[in-house]
Amino acid sequence: MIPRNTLVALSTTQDGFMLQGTDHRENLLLRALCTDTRERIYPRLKLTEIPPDGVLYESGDVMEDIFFPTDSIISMLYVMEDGHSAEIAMIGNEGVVGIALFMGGLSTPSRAIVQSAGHAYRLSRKHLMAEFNLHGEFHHLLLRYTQTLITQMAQTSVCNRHHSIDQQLCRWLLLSMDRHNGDNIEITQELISNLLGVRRESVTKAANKLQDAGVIQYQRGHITVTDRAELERRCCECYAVVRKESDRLFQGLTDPSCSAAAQPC
Amino acid sequence: MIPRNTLVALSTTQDGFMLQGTDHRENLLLRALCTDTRERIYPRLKLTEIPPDGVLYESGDVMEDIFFPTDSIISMLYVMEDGHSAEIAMIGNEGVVGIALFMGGLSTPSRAIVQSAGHAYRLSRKHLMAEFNLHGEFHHLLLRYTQTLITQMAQTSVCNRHHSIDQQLCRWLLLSMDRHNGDNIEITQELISNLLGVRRESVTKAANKLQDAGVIQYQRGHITVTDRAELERRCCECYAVVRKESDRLFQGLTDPSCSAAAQPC
DNA sequence: GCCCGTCGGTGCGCAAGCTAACACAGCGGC
DNA sequence: GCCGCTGTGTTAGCTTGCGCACCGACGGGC
Repeated sequence: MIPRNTLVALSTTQDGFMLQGTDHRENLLLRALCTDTRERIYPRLKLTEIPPDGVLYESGDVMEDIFFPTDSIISMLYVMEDGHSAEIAMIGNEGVVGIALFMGGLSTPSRAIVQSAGHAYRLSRKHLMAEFNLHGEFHHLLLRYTQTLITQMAQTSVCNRHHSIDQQLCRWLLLSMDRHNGDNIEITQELISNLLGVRRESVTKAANKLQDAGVIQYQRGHITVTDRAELERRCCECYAVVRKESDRLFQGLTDPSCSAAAQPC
Repeated sequence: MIPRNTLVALSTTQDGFMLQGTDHRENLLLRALCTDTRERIYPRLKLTEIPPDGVLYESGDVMEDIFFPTDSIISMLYVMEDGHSAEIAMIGNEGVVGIALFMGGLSTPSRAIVQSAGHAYRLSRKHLMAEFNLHGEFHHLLLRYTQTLITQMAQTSVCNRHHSIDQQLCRWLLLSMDRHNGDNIEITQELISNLLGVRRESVTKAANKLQDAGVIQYQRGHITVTDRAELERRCCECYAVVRKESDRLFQGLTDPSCSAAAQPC
């Protein structure tokens, strides 16, 4: 059950400055841009701190900025009238939060919450649309990512329908690990239960099985994956489908130096 | 359980000809276009018969055409390795089948099957992209619709997680009715069960309840909704969320004569 | 060093939905 | 008018996951 929440004031730590080199400070979509696009966009990005338990967008909000996570992870969450909730999609440094902006709707019925604190590059609607409407590689890249996101959402739906909580937890951990560096995840079982849309006790039970099997270790909000291979083995096919689509996106981007572009640059 | 299926050869009945006036032969997205766009696109549309039990795209297929249903209804379906399945989205004359084409992925992991036979306008990838890349109202319209579709998918996911089969059947019937003319739906409980991803017997049970309550009547593949208001009352909130997003799209389109366009025409 | 809030563990009863097996009824074809 | 196929109805037993209630245990703040 999700309580009423507070919109967190996000603090912008640095303007127009892109940390380079350190992997956990990079967003893969931004990295895929080629030089001239990059030179236009980077000065407009604001590196923003994403605090724990924050909310980027509330359901129905007209969005003013789009976020490119670096070392943070955002969950799109739908909260029902009775307080029950379910995660729609998970977005880390492979993606972007706020697709409704360039898709033209400006808002969505879901909420964007912080699953894992960190940082994100923020781009205002104005600057986003200016670049998007050039219909170059940025445009192409965002649409292509959106399709990847659609696949993730569809697969989550299927998983909700057919798979056990044990399997879903494995899928969730794998998705989350892909978006983290290292094998450590800082999250409570309570939050996981809200994201999976199940009881907290069910998560406890599933997590216990994994711990007993030596797949993970956890302690008061810290999870360490110790046997990723086994995690994949216990998982349903849903993770692989999503992963494959995501890989397909980024493979397409790295082929020559700049094949992301609909039009070469 | 979904059997291996056959790709149906779709017969094109008429080329470059758009039936006008008769509502059930119209696609709402196409209708929303303004004159000059219309004049470019209409000659390239091929009115195609959509046969019962057909398959428009198989999972992973590279799509060659995009479909604008008129009086047909298409279901996007994910079929798991073990044969179980779940509907991802339902598309009628309010939408378009094959968004992966303009989103840049060219294929999806899901299958597009015929839920209700009828007709659709077909547009080849080449012609689609030619118009899409003009970045005018067609471009805007397709992206805006895609967001509506995303909402539907997200809500299906939530519904899968939290709502009873009784409620889901109501949601499904309402979505289907919105895409039909009149209150008659031609579909077997078997197919509904594949779409909802539940047992056929569960659909029988839920349908019986509705029939006993005087909400629907059905007989060997024919369903008639006799009390839509009651159907809405029994439904979960999911239908309303999806409907609202869809209405929001079309309200935005009908405001002046041509506000669909990102750039006026 | 205590307190209290947060986080995790456990047990019980219950309902929904699944597997499996089978019965029957409408309807078209011959 | 019979046959067989397709579509629907019914039953029995089982599993998963839910609601609820409560306990325990860690850990930071004072």
